[in-house]
Amino acid sequence: MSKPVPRARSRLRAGVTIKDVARLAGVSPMTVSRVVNGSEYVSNTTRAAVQRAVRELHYSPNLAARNLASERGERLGLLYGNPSSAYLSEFLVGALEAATRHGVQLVLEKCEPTPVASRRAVRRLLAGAVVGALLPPPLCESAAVRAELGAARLPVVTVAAGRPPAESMCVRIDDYAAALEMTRYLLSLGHERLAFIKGHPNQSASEERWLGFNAALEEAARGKRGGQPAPRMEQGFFSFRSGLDAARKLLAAHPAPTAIFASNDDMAAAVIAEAQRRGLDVPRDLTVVGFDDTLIASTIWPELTTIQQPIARMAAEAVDMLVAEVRGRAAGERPRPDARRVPGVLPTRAAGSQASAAATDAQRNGPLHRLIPHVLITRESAAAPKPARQT
Amino acid sequence: MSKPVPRARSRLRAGVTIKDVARLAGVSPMTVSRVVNGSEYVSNTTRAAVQRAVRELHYSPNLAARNLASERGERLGLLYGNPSSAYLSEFLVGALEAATRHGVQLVLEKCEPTPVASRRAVRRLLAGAVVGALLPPPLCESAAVRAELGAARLPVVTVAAGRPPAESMCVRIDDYAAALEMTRYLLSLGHERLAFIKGHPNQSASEERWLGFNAALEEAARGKRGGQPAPRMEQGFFSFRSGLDAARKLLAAHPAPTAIFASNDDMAAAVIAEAQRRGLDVPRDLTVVGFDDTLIASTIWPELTTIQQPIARMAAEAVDMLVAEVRGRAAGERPRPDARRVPGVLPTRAAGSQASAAATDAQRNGPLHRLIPHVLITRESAAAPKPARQT
DNA sequence: AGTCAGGATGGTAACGCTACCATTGAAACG
DNA sequence: CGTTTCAATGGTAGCGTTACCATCCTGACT
Repeated sequence: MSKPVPRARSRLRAGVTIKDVARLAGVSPMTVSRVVNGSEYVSNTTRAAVQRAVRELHYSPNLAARNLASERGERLGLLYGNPSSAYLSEFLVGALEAATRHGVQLVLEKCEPTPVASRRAVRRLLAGAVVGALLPPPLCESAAVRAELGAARLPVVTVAAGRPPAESMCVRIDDYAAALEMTRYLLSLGHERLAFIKGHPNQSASEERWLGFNAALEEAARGKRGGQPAPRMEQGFFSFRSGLDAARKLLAAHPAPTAIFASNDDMAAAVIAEAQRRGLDVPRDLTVVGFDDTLIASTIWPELTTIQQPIARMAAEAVDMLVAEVRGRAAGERPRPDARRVPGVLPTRAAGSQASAAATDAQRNGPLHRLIPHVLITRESAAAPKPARQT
Repeated sequence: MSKPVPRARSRLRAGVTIKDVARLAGVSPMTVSRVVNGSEYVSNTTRAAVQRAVRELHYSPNLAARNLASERGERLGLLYGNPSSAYLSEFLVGALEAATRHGVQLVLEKCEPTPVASRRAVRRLLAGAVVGALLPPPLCESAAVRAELGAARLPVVTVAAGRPPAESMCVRIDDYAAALEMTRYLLSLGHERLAFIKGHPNQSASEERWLGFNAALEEAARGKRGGQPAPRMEQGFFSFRSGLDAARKLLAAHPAPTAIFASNDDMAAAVIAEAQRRGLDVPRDLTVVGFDDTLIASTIWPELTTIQQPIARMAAEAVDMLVAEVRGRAAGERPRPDARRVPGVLPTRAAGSQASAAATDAQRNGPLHRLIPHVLITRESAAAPKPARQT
């Protein structure tokens, strides 16, 4: 029980710290911290001196120390199911960018959409001390996963669900509007026999796309007073194989459709493969359009016109929302203020680069047309700094 | 210059800390730390008590604090170029798993293989305080990128280069051996007119695969004393489009080949597409095999036999190596001891699951055969704890 | 019995940074 | 000219953990 004798310490010092910078710049560490973190209460001369010292010493702040002191560095979980790998990679790129920007860690967890698997996955996430979760498709539709996350009281951001649950945070494009526009485009090309391949029935985005497609047809029928024949439709499951089956049925019909709208690119690719096997020339004999979660498909099958989702951006946006929510909760904001939807528009690309990209593609691949659908962001209303009673 | 008066502090406390656990378990925080970190110097009874307390309080260690105290939490850079997205997503999954395991952050940086772009990318990484870099294909072949990283003295792990530079750390499969085995397999099916589509000439793996292909043919020719005709070869560039061009030329020949070995899956997919357009049935009329950086291709074109790289595992292994190197350097080991290659074998899947997976595939898709190539791990020899003069 | 090895545990001091005041000086105000 | 205001800066105390000893035992070995 006697006290140990204090000894001289000798932990090795490695990098340059904020103190070194402070000494060189002739200011206190606090001031350096303020400069580095962009506080406004620093005079211009001081700021310049500090910045010079930072450059000279190649100082860069220690992430761990910063996180510890400022109580950041949370972990976010990303539950992924079995999406197309192109989707996942883009998603990861965007999510990681945002995570790095916020100084947050990303923990991946694979999860099948069964109750048992989702319970295990959520448990693993909790064991990994994550404080929030991202839910890209197809998991965002899984009731089991959502229930499990809800029970753990983890805040969740849903990405790319066709019809996100009410009172939830989510980032998505407007599947309905996008399909509507795409179909209008097909009609504008003069097609009269359109066919549609539906997506997986468990994903609400499938239905939205189907509704958008139909809406465009009805619109056209109203204009032309009733000439348009009813469209053919086949059920698909977002897989190449299911697209192949659907394409076989559709192309065997008499008369065959002149344009096929597949609910995603994998199935669109299958349609092209089947068409070519039957000796049809795409796009001369048959126009095929897809709905894209990916970029790769448009590279591989050059003739494919497809709706593009800015997946990386959506993922980054989702991380931003989740971080804001988590930190808001930590700061004592009301756990779940009356959530409401705030639809917004995210500019996906500058119009210029968009145009030039399209031009390049068109020149390489013939007729190509890209639709840039709106992105809807649903987020909780920002809570007031102090929960005033009124409002 | 007078001293500020010390005041009572009141930072809010959020989570449960190691002290809470220590109090509940009736031990010191140090002992809890030892239990949590798996130290051996803890009695079983104490360990059990601590573990019970951990569970009871749902304690999980604060990453930032741990990193700060143990001087971990480094950032690793991942420079990615323009690989197939399927490749990237698998790579990211593996790399993130390992990064999480080591408590390390992963920073992504996109980089074109030009000198200007690579300089900028490396500079951004350095600004982000990364202490090491991962180099997946195709960037691992870029002299500009390597030079830039070398100049910054960043340790680098190369992944999946066909012929990694000497004295470097790298994780790769044996492209030569894999191509050799695959070609042997084609020959064993009785094929006599084989064709090959080369990969991008800038990637050394392309040449390795081509050499392996040829080696198998020579082997067969020796056995049969000279009957085998010279194989047809077309240059490709790993893209679907280049595979299409190559396939057109190969299939127009008389007599046409009965088997085509494409250097990657994208090109193999193109071969299948072209074959179908010509009315050939795959695999009845033509056997197509690929060499795979991806998993998706084998899902999409069911008939495709392909060599599978365990990309996620390779990425995780690369992160492990990089972390070991970085920490070794920090611990004062000699910066670059005589690096040497240590070829090793990484079991890709349990033999059982492999067999059953193959069986399932075969049953679904007809003839299918997967080759599991060896994975070579090149790593620096572990330096002695203290740099003794001799050896 | 005395000594010694080493297993088991605890105390203390960082790790590098930022939150939270305190303090200063100068401008703005009455 | 005294007072107030507020921009600018600094001091101190942690944030939660682990490294580095020191210390206490227990049992083995002289």
